[in-house]
Amino acid sequence: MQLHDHDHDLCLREALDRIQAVCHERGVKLTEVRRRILELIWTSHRAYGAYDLLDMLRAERGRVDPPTVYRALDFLLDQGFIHRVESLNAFIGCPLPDRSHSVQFFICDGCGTTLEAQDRGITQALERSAKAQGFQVEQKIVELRGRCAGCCTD
Amino acid sequence: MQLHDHDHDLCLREALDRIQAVCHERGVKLTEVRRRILELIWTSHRAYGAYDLLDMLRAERGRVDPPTVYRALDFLLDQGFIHRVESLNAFIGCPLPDRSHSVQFFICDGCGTTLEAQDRGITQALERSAKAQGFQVEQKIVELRGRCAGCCTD
DNA sequence: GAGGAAAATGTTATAATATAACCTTTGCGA
DNA sequence: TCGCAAAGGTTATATTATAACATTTTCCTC
Ligand SMILES: [Zn+2]
Ligand SMILES: [Zn+2]
Ligand SMILES: [Zn+2]
Ligand SMILES: [Zn+2]
Repeated sequence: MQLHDHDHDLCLREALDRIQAVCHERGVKLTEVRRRILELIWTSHRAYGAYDLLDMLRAERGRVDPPTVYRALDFLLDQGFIHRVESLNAFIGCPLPDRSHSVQFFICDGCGTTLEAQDRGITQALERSAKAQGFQVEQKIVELRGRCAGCCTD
Repeated sequence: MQLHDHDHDLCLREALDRIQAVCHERGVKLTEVRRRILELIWTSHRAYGAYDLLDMLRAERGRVDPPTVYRALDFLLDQGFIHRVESLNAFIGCPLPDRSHSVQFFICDGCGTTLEAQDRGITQALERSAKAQGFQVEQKIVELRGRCAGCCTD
């Protein structure tokens, strides 16, 4: 995926449509707040902090308190529609909202772009290592910080 | 390394001796506060939050404020004597205090034990993936959450 | 050994991130 | 339409981290 030059409006619309469909399948509700926060998260391919989202929401609807945002984030995380980026304390939309897959984030400290990858080689290496020591993995956090291709050449 | 049954006093003493030596080589100072916080971090093979350490320090010396702890942590991180565990907002001693190596953490959500590994296979898989997309890696964060061998059989 | 710069530490205040607890409203099936 | 469960509103507070400035200590130079 080429994030530095793509039709992001389409990108966003496709993501929302997929998620809308998944919600219907699962019988869960993408309420107004949840949907709006999801859209805000999809503003770009950067990760947004809860308070960034809170500010954006306040800009459109006046008073909003933290629990409103955190509750929506909890829902979106539970459903696998977004991921939490641990090293940024921030949240990002998931392009493949099938629940709980093993992903890796490539986080550009230049432009903030955070790319989600699903590299089978990495996943296998992690699983091999865990197995070797009898560790039962529940969650794999892989976040590579650095500079994306676009920012290296700048 | 077998963390569930080892001579931890020895473990701690060896770590401190190594670090003492490295400080001398580098011409940096392991001052009283820094040394004590390092010892407190090495209390076990769990990761401790800054405020955990603050409380421990207060228990021994009365009033201590957050910057005291954070400054010592910054020094210890800079020197590579400890690592920050992103998904826990916590800190853990590094058994191999050579500056900046690629490590992985296996974090047991049962007992809290956090094992530092240096698996060449994982590191290579990460580097291969980054190279494939022209991403220049500065920092590799790998934290596997789950249950350690000891806690699986419990 | 006195002067002075740099490093370290002390102190105060506040920023940034996240959750607990309780109450009200909404949606929806019995 | 009653009543429950889910969602959202509101208030308060917990947790993690840093900014800014004052003081002390270290240690080099003369
Ligand atoms: Zn896009
Ligand atoms: Zn970039
Ligand atoms: Zn030990
Ligand atoms: Zn365990």
